[in-house]
Amino acid sequence: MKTFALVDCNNFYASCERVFDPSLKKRAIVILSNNDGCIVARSNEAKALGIPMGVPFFEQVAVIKKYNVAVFSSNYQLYGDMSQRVMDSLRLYTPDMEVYSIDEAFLRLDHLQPRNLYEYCKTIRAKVLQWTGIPVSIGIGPSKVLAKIANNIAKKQTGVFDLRSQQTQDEILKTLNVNKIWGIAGRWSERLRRMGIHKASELRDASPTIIRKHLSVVGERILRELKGQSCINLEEIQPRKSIMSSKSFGNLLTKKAPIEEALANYAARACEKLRKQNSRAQAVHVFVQTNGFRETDKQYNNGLTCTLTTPTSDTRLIIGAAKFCLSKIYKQGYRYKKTGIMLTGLIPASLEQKQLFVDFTHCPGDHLMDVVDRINKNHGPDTLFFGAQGVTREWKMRCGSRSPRYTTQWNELLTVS
DNA sequence: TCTGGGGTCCTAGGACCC
DNA sequence: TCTGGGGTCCTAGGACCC
Repeated sequence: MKTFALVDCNNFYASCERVFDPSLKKRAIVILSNNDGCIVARSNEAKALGIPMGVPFFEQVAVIKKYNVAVFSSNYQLYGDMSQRVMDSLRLYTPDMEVYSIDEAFLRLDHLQPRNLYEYCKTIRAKVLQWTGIPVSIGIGPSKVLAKIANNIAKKQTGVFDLRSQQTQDEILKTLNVNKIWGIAGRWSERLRRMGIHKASELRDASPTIIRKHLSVVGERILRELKGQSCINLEEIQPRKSIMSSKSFGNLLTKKAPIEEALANYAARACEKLRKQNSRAQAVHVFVQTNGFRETDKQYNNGLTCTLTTPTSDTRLIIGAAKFCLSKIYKQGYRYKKTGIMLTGLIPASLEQKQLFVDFTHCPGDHLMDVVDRINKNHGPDTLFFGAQGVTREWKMRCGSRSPRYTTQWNELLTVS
């Protein structure tokens, strides 16, 4: 039998903030999305106050003020670096690991004696806390879906929960609603409800053929995983198939120039990610959007894909292509909320197909980009940037209450007095 | 006034091939 | 009157995840 453990950081972003500011220990904390728009993470205390996930920040201002909730803009440099530390710690305990998201990892622990497993996970938990300051919960199961369910129970109990025995599975799945299962959300649970399936155990015991007919092969896999038949394996780290960068503006924009400037910044960011995974893009997709929430505003959403003559990861070429796309879709007379770029048709740099009639021998692009990346890595983002990215950047998103980037910026290190 | 930003996979249908 | 049987590739849309 396979053994999966899902390690999930508790209230990850809130926990990151607490590592560097112990005065937040017992306090309710919320973390906001980009542009300080929505609430995307909450400490347990904030959850207990009834502050929901994913709702607009402004709707919660009253309760936040009333209970003196600590509010943070998102600080992805900090969270990304802390995530790296947690993952590095976990990797010491098993060679078979899949980093599933910024705050979760699946481990394969088949090599351990089954009866030692629980204690082993307790140790992992204690060590991650000691080394990084981040509390985690660990769920154990014979499949990923069951490990996920075990993890949810671990969170509410003592931090580690073992869901390998048939008897425990029977008990737990009988009371678990289908919409709590990993991979089943609103639409599908509604569809299942109409089929008379409400509980996880009912889905597990349903006919695979019928489930496949209604929820495709994806649904059938979940059913089998609930039975303990593992069919979703650990995945190797794959290069991304598409890379996106987009953000809302701090204020609505009407003129083309600032939109173009913002777009150049997102393009530069996307290219950085592209080079980091050593890929080239064959196509560039650019889109613009007005604010759909403002019902009285004239709405306009459009996008355009253009194919590149040669696959590239050269920021200068991608910015050029992005500007071209924007020039085709930008229309005067609208108040724009957001623009973005998506790089698609990604291929490994080693497979790049050059053009027959273009001489590439004196093309300094790769070396130049390499220098830019290294300088920005060592001296901080935007130490070197492209003219098209602008200097004042008045379109920049709101980010009023970001904590210091304690672990990645020399001038923002924690001060101890 | 204020409403996030990334990703993945699957299926159906159309266009095309021989 | 009567009009085949396989394929592939691409795209859009829908579902899900964090």
